[in-house]
Amino acid sequence: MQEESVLKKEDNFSVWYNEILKRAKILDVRYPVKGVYVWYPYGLKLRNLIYGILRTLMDDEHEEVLFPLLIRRDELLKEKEHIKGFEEEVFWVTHGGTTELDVPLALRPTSETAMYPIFKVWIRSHRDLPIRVYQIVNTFRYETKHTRPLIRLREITSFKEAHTAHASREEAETQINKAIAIYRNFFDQLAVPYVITKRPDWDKFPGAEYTIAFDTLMPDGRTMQIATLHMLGENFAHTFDIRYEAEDGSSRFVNQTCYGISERCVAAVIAIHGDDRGLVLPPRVAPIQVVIVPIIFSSTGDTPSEKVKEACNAIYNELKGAGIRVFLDDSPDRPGAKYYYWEMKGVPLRIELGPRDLTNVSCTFVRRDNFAKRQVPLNTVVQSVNKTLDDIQHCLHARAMQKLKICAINGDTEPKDAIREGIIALPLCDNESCGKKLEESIGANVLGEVLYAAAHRARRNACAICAREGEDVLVARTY
RNA sequence: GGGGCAGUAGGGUAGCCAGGUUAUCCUCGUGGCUUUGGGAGCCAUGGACCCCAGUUCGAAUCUGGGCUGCCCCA
Repeated sequence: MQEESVLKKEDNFSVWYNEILKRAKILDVRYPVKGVYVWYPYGLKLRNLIYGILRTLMDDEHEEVLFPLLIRRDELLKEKEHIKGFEEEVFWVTHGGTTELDVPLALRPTSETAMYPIFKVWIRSHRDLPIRVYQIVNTFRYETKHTRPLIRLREITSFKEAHTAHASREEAETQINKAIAIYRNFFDQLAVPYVITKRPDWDKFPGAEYTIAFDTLMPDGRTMQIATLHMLGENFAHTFDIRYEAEDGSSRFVNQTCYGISERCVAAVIAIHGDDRGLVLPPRVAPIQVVIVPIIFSSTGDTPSEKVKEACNAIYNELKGAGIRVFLDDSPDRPGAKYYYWEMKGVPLRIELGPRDLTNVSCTFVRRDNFAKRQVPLNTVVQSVNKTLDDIQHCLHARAMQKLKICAINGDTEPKDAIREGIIALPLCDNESCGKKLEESIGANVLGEVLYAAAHRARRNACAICAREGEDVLVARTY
């Protein structure tokens, strides 16, 4: 039914990652265009469950919109800082059939320049504010570096981008904080640990006043950016002339924010929880939360096979009725083959039921996270499943949190060594040249000043480069 | 950004250096019979040399280009 060998995640994470995407049928990488991939049904179900959580969180205070994929060249080029950051990465549509277009059209690398000209017409008075919208769309970037499924793509298929406009700067700041809370809630539900930092000035979003980012730690010791939030201030409002009439009749520019999450969140779930046997999915997002494997003997004298099937069907219907995503695997394969298969797929809980269980009026639970086995009476299956799934969700989160450690550098540790293990913290002043020097000397990137990092308290101390006063920043090798 | 390696059935591979009959093995698909508490067995059967040029009597194999993928380092 499947390949024989286990995969060593620790030995070579890159190879493990590619193999898992293939074997667990998340993404098909055989599409013959560089940097774009095909979602398999199972992968898409996982994606949709993850984005369902995000959608629910966003819908509280945002409204969903849908803007076009194509952006006029002149509008894309309007914001000078913005386009400088993207111009080498834009895909252009230059022809309609054989006719060259008068105005070339860009495939959106992100949607500021698609949305903001329309914001200008939508917003007239303070009563039109705030605007809080989001969309989940594909975006295109001509990546020249090594592309990677879900992580570095030429077509990002699942970019959730939110854009807000406010009457005051304070309100925009408040919105950033609300968005941080939403994202924290989101990643907590995925059991994905993270640090939050304010990116250094030289690494902020092009056109933004400042950028705040979420990073998670991948198994190879590198960090991956999984969410960003940008304070745009009035920068884009000036470029696109987005003004409103205030209560006192004056005309003022809006203050804007935008923040986004891509399918890297799916990559994080896969990379962080998976093991040598395959995916390990948090119950909250597992397309199949429980798989039932009947153990059938056709030759047993008493032929209890019908009874086994009946019992399995009964459990199946009960669980389904309770809203649990359950699958009954009554295929003709042998039980062992099914175990390996569903473990690869990351199903959090397996229920085995055979003649031996039937005589005890029970079934056997096997957890995907720790392989613990136990007998459960048939009349308590639903509540036991709910309780076990909750427990698995929490255990996965706790286990992942433990792996995200931050090494606070003091006199005893050499940054160059510590950086190989993961994230380090050390004091740095806010001088750009110091930051660049530090990055070069240890071969890593400054993530930024610490806004949140579990179990780490930011210190004030002498800058690691120039010895002027500085504050802890997080540093890591990045994706 | 720099360097290396690779592309042969759905997946993984041998063959390539040294060109030559029907392209190896495992897995897989299909039909059948017997099976089922950790990857079942037997029988029958199906399926491949990335693309474009070049060299040659003859190319999976040699040469050039393209496309795609992977690994390592910065």
